[in-house]
Amino acid sequence: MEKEWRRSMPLLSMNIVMQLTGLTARQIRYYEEQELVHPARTEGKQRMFSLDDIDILLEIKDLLKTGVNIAGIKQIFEMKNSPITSKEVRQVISDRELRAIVKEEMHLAQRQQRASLRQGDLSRFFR
DNA sequence: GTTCTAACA
DNA sequence: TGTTAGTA
Repeated sequence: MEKEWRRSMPLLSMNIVMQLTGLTARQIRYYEEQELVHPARTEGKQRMFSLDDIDILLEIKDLLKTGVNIAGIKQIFEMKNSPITSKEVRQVISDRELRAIVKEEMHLAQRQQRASLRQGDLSRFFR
């Protein structure tokens, strides 16, 4: 569209992002290391985040709160832009619904007392 | 003074 | 994940 480039425009400093997300600098850098976010860099190597990065970081924070670990979050993000589910499924499953599915999956796994999202296993979604 | 990388009581 | 060290 026309607002696309605005959302991907890198102009937020580490300091701002920390306050906006409530995450520590350590966490934000770690998530970048895990390739969950990809902030741009200034000539002085300083990170410059975009609005899209903020959304992702908030999403990460929310999922962590739910009990999903980094491995699980990675898989969730992967299926969000998976070449297979991108066309049909992605349009039908909203972020809110996805979270509901994850939540339900956790409850189910908890009841069955077996490996779950807590271990980052989202294989059930790909069958 | 702040952010960055790398490393570890 | 916290925190510290040495830089830029």
